Amino acid sequence: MNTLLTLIEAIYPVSTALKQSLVSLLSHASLPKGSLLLSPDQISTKIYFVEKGLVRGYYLKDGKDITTGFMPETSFVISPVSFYRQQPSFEYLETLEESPLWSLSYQHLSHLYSQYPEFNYVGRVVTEQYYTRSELRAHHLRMQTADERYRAFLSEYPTLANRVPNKHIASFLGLTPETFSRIRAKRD
Amino acid sequence: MNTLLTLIEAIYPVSTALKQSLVSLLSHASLPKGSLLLSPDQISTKIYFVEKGLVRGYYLKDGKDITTGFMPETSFVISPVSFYRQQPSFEYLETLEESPLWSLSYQHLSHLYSQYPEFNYVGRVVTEQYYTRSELRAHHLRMQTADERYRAFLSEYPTLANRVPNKHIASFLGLTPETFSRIRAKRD
DNA sequence: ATGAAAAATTGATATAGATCAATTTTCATT
DNA sequence: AATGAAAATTGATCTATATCAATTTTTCAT
Repeated sequence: MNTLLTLIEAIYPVSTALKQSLVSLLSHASLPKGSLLLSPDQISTKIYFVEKGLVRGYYLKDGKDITTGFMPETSFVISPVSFYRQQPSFEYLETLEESPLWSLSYQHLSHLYSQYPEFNYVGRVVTEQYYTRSELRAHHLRMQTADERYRAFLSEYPTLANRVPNKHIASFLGLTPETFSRIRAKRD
Repeated sequence: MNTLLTLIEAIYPVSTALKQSLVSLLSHASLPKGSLLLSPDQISTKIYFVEKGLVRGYYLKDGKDITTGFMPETSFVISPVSFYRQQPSFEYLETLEESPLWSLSYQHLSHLYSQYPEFNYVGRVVTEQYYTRSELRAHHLRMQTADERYRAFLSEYPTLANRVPNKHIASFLGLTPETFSRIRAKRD
């Protein structure tokens, strides 16, 4: 909770009333490894903040599991298309580790945005940050070779390589496990 | 100008003071076809609103021109990574048609966000919309075949196929002009 | 500690789309 | 309208990565 409030205050010094309101609307739960936060065809109704642990987004394509992203501690977690448009999701969100999470419903978040205009300052900045990362990643997927993407992954997420099965990293980088294995064999 | 204000008011009924301030800070210019709004290594300092016309984003990779996006009339235009992080751009922004544009500097926009907290409501919602589109597009690039992406492009941008050289559509869909030509030959 | 299941590796082959090269078509400018 | 340049098409290869299959290694629950 404190990390979350600190993160918010670092963006904009919000009022005490807003903080109290936010705290009263937040729920906390520690989910065991392998819990599903969202499944395809469901409408995403909650935004999460990962206090500790790790969440993965993925979808199934012809039965194959393709990772769309990793959200480690101190990240926000949503499935953007489903959450922002309130439409059925195409992806899963699951915990890869036991994860203490804070959650806030779409309705409560909307309420805070309407009630406290300054909260939109925070929401805008956070959205800009996640949007920017998403764009950068899309650019790298197009611009870089498989090997460069792997190096970039290692430097962006230094701790993840040991926490996550290689097959998830492979699909995140747009590769099959076989190709990923061969790339790593060339350099380690 | 009116389309822009209408678009804003449809998201949030902003104060007259904010509207006046915004109008006084906006610049208008009609740029001829082929004008560059941004080039690599420049820091993007302006957000644009396309009143009429068409803007294209692209970057060069090994001398090849890869289209990152099309921004037709009533779109906002930025290069997200460069604008939000105020760091050198990796891409170009150019007009593909004679385009009357409204522009607002990064400083002026920041000022409006600080001065008028409710303006962040608008900024947040617009950012969410563009983020969502970007995510959806990245998903389609991974999930769909070349042919499906082409069909999706045609239905998302019904007018663009006739306004834009095929080679730009090809690179936007992640294809070479040759492959794009062959895909089209199979169905037209 | 042990065995079963999952993950990773390694090798052989297949393939979508890229690349290279040569025309043909379209377009813009005088 | 003419003409030179850019764009699009078409054909012949090439290649990075996928796919398929078999084996080894790791992980995890009992």
